[in-house]
Amino acid sequence: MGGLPIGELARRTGVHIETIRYFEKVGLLAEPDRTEGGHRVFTDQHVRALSFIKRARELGFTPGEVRAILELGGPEEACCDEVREISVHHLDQVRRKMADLERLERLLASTVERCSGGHVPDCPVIDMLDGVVP
Amino acid sequence: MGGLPIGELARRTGVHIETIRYFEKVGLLAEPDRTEGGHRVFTDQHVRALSFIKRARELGFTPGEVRAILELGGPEEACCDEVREISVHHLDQVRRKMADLERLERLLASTVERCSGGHVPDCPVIDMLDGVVP
DNA sequence: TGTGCCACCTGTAGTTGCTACAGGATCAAG
DNA sequence: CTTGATCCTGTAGCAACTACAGGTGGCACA
Repeated sequence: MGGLPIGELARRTGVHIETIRYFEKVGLLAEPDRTEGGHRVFTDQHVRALSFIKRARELGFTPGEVRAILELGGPEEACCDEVREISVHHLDQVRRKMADLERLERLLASTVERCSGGHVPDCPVIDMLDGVVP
Repeated sequence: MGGLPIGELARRTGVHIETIRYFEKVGLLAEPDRTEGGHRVFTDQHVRALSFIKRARELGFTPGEVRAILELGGPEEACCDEVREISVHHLDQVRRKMADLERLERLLASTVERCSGGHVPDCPVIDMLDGVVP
């Protein structure tokens, strides 16, 4: 109800105090009011916004993307259209990364499987890393 | 045949000059001989080692993992056993990351699909980011 | 032998996204 | 009014490079 100090915000959202201040500094989180003595006083809005930021980051959205969404007015009033576009773009990159990893996985898996595990001079894993194989 | 200057090594391996020096500094690449004037003189061994490092990095091995392999004696004489272990561990992490991305992909895809793209107040994408949905 | 110029040298600072102090002020409880 | 937890700013550190700045070295060509 009343304002929260930064430690409480940190506890509620699971975001480090320093990270909160960092988010504020780089413009991801709105500057809160201060007490006479200069301590930050956060509101429930901040809790919500910070949770949003955290979640978006966990989902792999870059800080830039998060900022873009927040600049549309934040979760409260963002234009669905543009948020959608950002998400689609993000999804695209996720799929690309998945494809990369899949290729890598196949290579690694098949190579490791071929490896006898002994002290032989020609190890398939080494060969792979060495570029002899693929 | 004779030694290569750093620029030539960079050209052959596709690794930036600064990065080569960085690799040397952090102990990934062996220190080369120098000319009277202090210029680095690289050998074919270096070309091979650097290519190896580059490739391993491209395959997602961390610098630490690369160093671990190189400390086993490099591609020349590494013990297959331990290299295999590192690779298996790496493969494990790749699979974990893939699983993460897959979950994310499903969530993003289904959410974006549900999104009408208009200016509606309750956008599924926003909801997802907001944590309302999952 | 000179001279021009590119390549090379070291060292420092920037990048991104935080995290971790140091040294000091403030708040709230007793 | 004192104590101790919390908060403040500012700076420095991390990884893993990248990018200068300012100063030499090497070597072809005249």
